[in-house]
Amino acid sequence: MTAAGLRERKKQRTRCALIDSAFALFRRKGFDATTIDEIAEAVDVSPRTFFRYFTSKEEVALSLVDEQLGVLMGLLAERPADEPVLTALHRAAVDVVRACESGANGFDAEHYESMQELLATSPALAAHSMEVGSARVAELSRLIGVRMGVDHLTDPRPHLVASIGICAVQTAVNSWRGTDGHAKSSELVDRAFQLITEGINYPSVLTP
Amino acid sequence: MTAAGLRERKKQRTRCALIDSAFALFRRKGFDATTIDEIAEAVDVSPRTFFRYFTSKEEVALSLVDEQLGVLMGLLAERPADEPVLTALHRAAVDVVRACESGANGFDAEHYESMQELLATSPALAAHSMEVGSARVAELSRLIGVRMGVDHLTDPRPHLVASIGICAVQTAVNSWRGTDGHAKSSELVDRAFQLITEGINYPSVLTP
DNA sequence: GCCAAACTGTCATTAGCTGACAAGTGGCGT
DNA sequence: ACGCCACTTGTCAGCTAATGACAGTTTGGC
Repeated sequence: MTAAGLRERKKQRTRCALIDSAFALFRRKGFDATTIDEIAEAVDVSPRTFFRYFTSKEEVALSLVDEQLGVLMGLLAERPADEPVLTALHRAAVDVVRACESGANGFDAEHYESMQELLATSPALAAHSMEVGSARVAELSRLIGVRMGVDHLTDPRPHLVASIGICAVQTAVNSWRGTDGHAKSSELVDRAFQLITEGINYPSVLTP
Repeated sequence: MTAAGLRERKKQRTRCALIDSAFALFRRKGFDATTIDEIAEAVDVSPRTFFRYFTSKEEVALSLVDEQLGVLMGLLAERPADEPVLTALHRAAVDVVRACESGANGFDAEHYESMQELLATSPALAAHSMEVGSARVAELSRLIGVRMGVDHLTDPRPHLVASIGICAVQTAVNSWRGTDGHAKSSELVDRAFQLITEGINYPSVLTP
């Protein structure tokens, strides 16, 4: 792609290096036990520089989540307009997770796996992932609002659909934890969405 | 109720005092701008003591959320067993919020109002409220699993229902922010649950 | 080659948080 | 009343996260 500028490339390299060494350390020692100093030292930059790339330790770990949500919204926008909202969201979400698993779309499968583990073990991190999520939910509900043909600021439904979608993913992550990590998360996400859709079409699935 | 022990009462008093002064300061200066030292000083205890009552600054602010979830589960358990799960959750949630608004059940209406504001203004705090939430969701889905007659560990549906319920509340909080604070939150919660239930019975509400 | 902009390192500082130890206070048996 | 034990608290010391200020270096454009 773009080669523009040595400076720019160098920046990208340090950024990637920081992410890489951060994930390596998180994986080895856990999130809390890893310090910024260690991450910085592994890349041979000052701790101060770390904060010029990421605003917090959480942000490195969750850079992937943010990326995922970005891609998700891109895929959602490309879905045929006549598709029901939930179906579109369903397909887009599954596609993103599949991309992560296979390492497509510039995703790193190893990082994704590490992140699954991190989110399962560190509740503090999971909390921050919600923060990243809610920052994007506004954007997501705008998109959904457009698709539903209603204003996402006055009508609560787009927000509801958006957060229900996120619920599905959360539930999938939760089930994943229950399987001790040996289950394809894309299938779990698929299943969670199926349950919601079925629940909506056949209330008996969720209401009894 | 219990008067048991001077020591115990003293502890309760400092705990309450800490919460009170924390909320007062948060309201006046905002969450981030308030320091632990200030909170402690206002109650005339050492900052170290603060951390013997709360593990973090967020925990004071969210002690109310935790309490709410506790009460919610109590109310849910008291609901007639033949009521559909979502309906039971719906009613219990609305009851809790109403109790907060009116100051019943030992809730403090002013604190509740302050918290609404805090959650709306500080995304960091909202994120941590998710952490408190997810810590309780496990408990909540166990309860729901019992009610649905399935095992909450192998069947993903209880977790799904629980998190959908929380989505409703979140959506309500979100709408509340849109009304500049002059709307009864219990009504918004009621409306959000209605939408979900209607969506389930009449899919066209949520799927188009 | 030179200048301005961008990037980085060093230093200092604040806040959140934790462990260790000593001192004070309440509970309770004698 | 007395004293012992357990619990609570304050002090101190220290670590990590995070931010601002300043100075030095590198890069890109001219």
